[in-house]
Formats: sequence, C-alpha cells, structure tokens
Amino acid sequence: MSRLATSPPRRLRMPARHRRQHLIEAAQQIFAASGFRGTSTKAIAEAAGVSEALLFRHFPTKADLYAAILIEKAAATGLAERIEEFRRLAEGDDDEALVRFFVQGTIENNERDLPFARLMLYAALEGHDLAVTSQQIFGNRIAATLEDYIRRRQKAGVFKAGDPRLVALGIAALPAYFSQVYRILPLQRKTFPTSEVVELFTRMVLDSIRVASREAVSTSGGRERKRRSHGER
Amino acid sequence: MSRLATSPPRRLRMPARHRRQHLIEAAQQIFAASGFRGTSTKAIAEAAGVSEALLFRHFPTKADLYAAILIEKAAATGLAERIEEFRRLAEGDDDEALVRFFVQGTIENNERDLPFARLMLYAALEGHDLAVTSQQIFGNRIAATLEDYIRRRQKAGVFKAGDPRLVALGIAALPAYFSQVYRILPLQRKTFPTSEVVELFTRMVLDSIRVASREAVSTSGGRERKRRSHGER
DNA sequence: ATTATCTATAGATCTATAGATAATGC
DNA sequence: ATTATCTATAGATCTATAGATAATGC
Repeated sequence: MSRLATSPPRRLRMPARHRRQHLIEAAQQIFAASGFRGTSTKAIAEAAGVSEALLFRHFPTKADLYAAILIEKAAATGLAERIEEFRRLAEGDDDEALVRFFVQGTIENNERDLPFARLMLYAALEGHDLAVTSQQIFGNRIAATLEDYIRRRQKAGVFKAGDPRLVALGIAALPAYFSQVYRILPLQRKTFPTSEVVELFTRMVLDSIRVASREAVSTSGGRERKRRSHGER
Repeated sequence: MSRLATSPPRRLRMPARHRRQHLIEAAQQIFAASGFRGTSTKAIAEAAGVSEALLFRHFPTKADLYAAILIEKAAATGLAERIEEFRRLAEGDDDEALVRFFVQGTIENNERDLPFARLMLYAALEGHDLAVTSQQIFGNRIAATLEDYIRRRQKAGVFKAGDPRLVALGIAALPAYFSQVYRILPLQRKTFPTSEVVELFTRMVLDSIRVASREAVSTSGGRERKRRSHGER
C-alpha cells in the first residue's frame, strides 16, 4: 500500500481518561443521529478514529457506553445551576421573570447541545429508563418547582385555576415543542431568532395563565372571582 | 385449541391482499416500538406469524414495507375529513370552536392510533422524509389554514400581534406536547382524562392569543362558563 | 394450475474477545 | 514495565433469495 507522506500510520495515544472522554463525545454524535439500536460500534469507532477493540476496552458493552454518555452529559449540561436559579426565582412573585427564564432556558439548553437533545428524545422513544431520561426530558425537579409556584400563585388569585401539573405542562409545551420542531428535528426550513421566540412565547404563556387584567371583572368565570386586591402571600 | 404433537403446522393461507394488509399492521406495531433500524424482519415475521420469506415476497425490502406503512396509514387516519371540517370552521369567526376543535382533534388523533404516532416520531428522528413525515407531524395543510386564520383575526384586531407561524406553533404546542409526554412516550405515570385537558388547554390557548379586552366582551361568554363546570360530557 | 407458504441458506454486518505490537514513563 | 492500541476473528444476527411443498380454485 502506498503511504502518503502526510499521513503516516500515526498512532496517536491518549491517556485512558482522555480517550474515554473522546469516545463518549464521538459516540454521542452517532447515537444522536441514529439511536441506540440504529448505531453500530463500528460506526462509533470510525467516527472516533480508533479500532472497535479499543472501544470495547473502555466500555465492556455498547450499552455501557450509552449509559456512560447519559450519566456524563446529564451532569455536565449545567442543569444544576439552572435549577438553582430557577428555585430562587420561584421564591419571588415576578411571574414574567420566571416565565422568561424558563422559556429561554429551555430553548437555549436545547440549542447548546442539539445532539444531546436528539439523544434524549431517542432514549425516551426507545425506552431506556436510566432515570436520567425522564428527568432530562422534562426536568423533574424544575417541573416540581414550577408546579409549586403555580399552586401558590393560584391561591393568591393571580393565576387561573387548573390542575398545576397540566398548567405546568402547558407552559413547558411552547419552548419544548418549538425546540423539537425547529431545532431538534429537521422539520422546518425557515427558522426564527431565539430572542423573538422567547418574547412572543413569554407573553403568550403569561396571558394564558394569569387572571386577566387587574381591574377587569374576571372573564373566565368560577372561582377566580375570590381574587383579592392586596398583595399575595 | 391446544396444539399438541398431533396437530399439524396448520398453515392458514390468506389471499395476497389480506396478507399484505395484515403484514402492514403487524409491522407497524414493531416499527412503532423500535424504529426502523431497531426492528428486524425476523421480529416482524414472528409478530405476524409467518416466515420471513413470505414477508419478502410481499415487500422486496424492509424499506419498502416501511414505506408502505407510511403511505397506507397517512391516508387512513381520517385526516382528510378533519382538514375539511377545520377549513369550514376557519371561515367563520368562532375562535373558541376553532381552538377546541384543533386541540381536541390533535389529542384524539394521537390517541386513536398511538403506534402510528410513535412511528411518526421515529420517522422524524430517523429522517425518513417521504414527504409524509413532516406532513403528518404537524399536518402542513392544517398548519397553513391555522396561520391564515390567525392572520385574518390579527387584522380584525381580535388576536394579538406576532408572527403567525410562531403563534400557530404556540397553539399546536399544547396538545402536541401533552400527547407526546402523556400518551406517546412512557414518561408520566399519572394521566388526565382528555376532556379535562381539552377544556383547560382551549382556555389557555384562547387567552394567549386574543386581545384582552375582547375577551370580556365577545362570543365565548355564556356557553363557556357552562362547560367549565367539572362534570364530564 | 396457480398461488401462498415454508425450510434452508448465503452473504453481510454486528458485538465482543484473544493475542500481538508499539508507544510511553521509569 | 506498563499501557494504549491494533489486527484478526468467533459467533450471533441481519436482510434477502432459491427452491420445495401444500392449499386453493378450476
């Protein structure tokens, strides 16, 4: 075989730690593109530029590699800080700030690591539980915080009635569905700048959950009428 | 009937037409569960109770079978009639009826054929275009009708401003995302009756798109109040 | 006679392992 | 000496085909 001067066999060695990390990243791309069952270890090894044997030396099975990705990435997404800030916001009464943070965070989080978002969607479809899955898809802790906030604001007469779980889902739906259709899946050609989407959705969400304007007689009937005019809490 | 050593392998023959249909239905279940790449022809043949050879006699390749499902089902979902009725509604000015029809139709359509819904999501992720895909996921024609309606109502001063494509997506998001999280994917254990979801989401959507003042005055008043009481239909 | 179906199998691809070899750190 | 890496390959599974056989309709 003729060997070009520029590309010698060039085994480049890496310490196990680095190689492991490198493999995780390469594998993530491929799994994100084709799902767990649709991805071969050969494809991963090629993408990473190593032999399959090396792959199996780092991860005893394909499933182990997949699990490593989920664990690794779930931690690394900076989700922890996001939850922390969200919690702080949820202690106050600034509905608009809270909603904007949530809407924007959801969209930007997906954008920041699109392959990971795809991977999560695949994981949900393929039914890999690993707990991580369901946690990531909707972010259980964030969801719980959001629900508590809704409950509190409903009691204060600021938010309309409705099962908090459903209301929370209705809020999450806009940024989540937008991300899916416009970013994660290749369904729409035209796209929108995130800022425009965030502003529109923030307004839509607020209008959908808050009791209409302060002085107007409550339009949506029923129990909202007992809303008080003094500050909540 | 119990099948003991005496019972012969009981070949039950079907005319090609029926068998073809039968294979399509069996295959749909399996594809829906595991996606195209995650599904083996062996698994399909077993589910259908026939040999792989027979499968390949009806469909030259696995991809042909998959395509046949998409084509077959896309036509059969009764989507055509739904679009027609939606068009009629979109010619009038009854926002609430239109939104309720859309929200309810989206959720019920998904419920009616959950495997197909899963299949479509897989198809979108795996990138099988077939045109059908993108058409089904959001229903291009329905989307276009909805956008036109939004545009018209914005001009009439009834709906708030905002890119009609984004507003339409914001409307679709609630029923679509709900269906995904609660019906298509196995993410939540607790569930909600469709009627409750439809009522809440219809109200949320209307409040999110209509100009506030209008809300107090216009069409939806009396009838809505009556429907809101928690009794079922 | 025609058609639906099966068994058996080819050849490709997949996951995983064994054993050899080259680079690195001492 | 240790560690990272490779080549080669086993054994399972996958898609698809060839050729045989049983049921059906005339």
